[in-house]
Amino acid sequence: MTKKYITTAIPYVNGKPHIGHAIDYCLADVCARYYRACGDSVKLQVGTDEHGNKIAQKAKELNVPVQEYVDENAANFRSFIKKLNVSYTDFVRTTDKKHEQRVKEIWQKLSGHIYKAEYEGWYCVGCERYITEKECQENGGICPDHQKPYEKLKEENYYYRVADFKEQIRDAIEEDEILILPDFRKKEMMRLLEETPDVSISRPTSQLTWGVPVPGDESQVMYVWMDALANYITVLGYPEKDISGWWPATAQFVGKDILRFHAILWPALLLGLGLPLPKTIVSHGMVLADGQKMSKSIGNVVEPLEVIDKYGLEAFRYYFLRHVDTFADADFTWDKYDDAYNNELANDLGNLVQRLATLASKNDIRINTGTSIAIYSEEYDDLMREYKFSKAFDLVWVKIQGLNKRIDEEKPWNLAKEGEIAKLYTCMCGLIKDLLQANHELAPFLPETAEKIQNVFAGDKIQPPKTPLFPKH
RNA sequence: CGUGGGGUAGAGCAGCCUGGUAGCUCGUUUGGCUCAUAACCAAAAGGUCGUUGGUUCAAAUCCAACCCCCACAACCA
Repeated sequence: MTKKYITTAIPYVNGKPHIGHAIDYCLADVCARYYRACGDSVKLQVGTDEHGNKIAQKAKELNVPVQEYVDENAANFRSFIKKLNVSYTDFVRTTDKKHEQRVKEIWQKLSGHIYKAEYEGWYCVGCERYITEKECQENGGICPDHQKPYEKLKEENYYYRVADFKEQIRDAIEEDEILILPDFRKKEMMRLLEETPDVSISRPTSQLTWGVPVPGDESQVMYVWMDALANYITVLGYPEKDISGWWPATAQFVGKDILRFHAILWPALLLGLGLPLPKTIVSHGMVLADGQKMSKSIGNVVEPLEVIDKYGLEAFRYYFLRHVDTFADADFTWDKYDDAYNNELANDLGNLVQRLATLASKNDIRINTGTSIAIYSEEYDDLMREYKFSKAFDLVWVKIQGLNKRIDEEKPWNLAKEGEIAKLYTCMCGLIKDLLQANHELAPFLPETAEKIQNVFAGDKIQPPKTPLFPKH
């Protein structure tokens, strides 16, 4: 039995869960379920990122204490994750006292690579943030949101000297010691590594207070990445516990927009701590709404809960795990979602279960379920281990569609009419066993459906489900 | 000259690395079947593979230039 540690990106809880979070969770969950089915012991981390100005501001607007605000949002995310049927084992919050304590210790361990420096740049009082030189020029030195001129401000920050580890990280990525998927993202990271500016990891308390204080300097608070990235190991109990049983992570799932922090800064932090590097970082794409990026200003945001409500969770997982390519961006439209549900879940799979179960029931066919052990096809295993989940899912579907074709070719109803009992039995058992085989491969993606199918055919007497698996709408 | 991805039938995509009669799913049309959720199976129609030029007996596939779309560019997956 091998141990596998799988992680998800922890969302910033200043808003509602969206489709992107769901993708991250679902991919990690498929991975976890797959490895568990292979007999591995799996830890799956999820969590929430709860510090920072935006959250503090939001709480202020709502006139509630910050802690109360983040408690509520963290709970919100937790119930979302549960709704997605994500088989997580650990939930970490960056406001956990233990996490905060551990991050401080981590900071101290890294002190040899941390230095203090002055930052100078254009600052907008209204936005309460620094903007780039380029943005300043484009706006003619005046903030378009606040109609105020930018001010030149200076502040002191702590920086992490990423450059100390540049060579090591480059080699690790190059040699796939950290396997970055997909390959074109690896290339992108290699390019990006050529310029590795040191990363600002703190803010003065004059600007930010809702965060973990920097040990030994009350005037500074840790900035997002140090705090957030550390969650992957603080949740395991680092530094006071020996985490070598679980760390390095088998796979870390992240959105492509935060890949750079996971592929460069995060390894730099780990190397600074003398910890091994994660084995794989899987960067998934974004979900577009009708070809456009979802955004609040365009108003085309698709609410995941709304999608789940339409046909249930299994349909949601189906669409986003199969029709959204694991690595590339993909599109969501309600029309496509309806088509996928009706043509594929209802017609292909639901109907297949219905017709096979009815045939078995009418002819009193039973099957010895002991013969249906979860053995994955080599092709499926390969795809799953390369994290090509949507491709693996396609493969499962080819099997399901193939079964519909075989039923038509073998015509078991004719065998029944002609009284060919032995042939009928062989035929039906073959079909059912192959369905259960495909069902095992389906299980990491659609766990509830797979269980239902197993129950339909595994009982003493095979009966079609009282209500179809995926009723048509 | 920021970085990366993409432009192939009405739609969504595969093929490109390792050149050799252009493939899949949905949709459309027609036929078949009846175990099944009017589901299933089969067949047909539909493409000058972004543009131009080059290499080659042969290019969607290799090379060059150009056009167009998208994402990322120190915190909104």
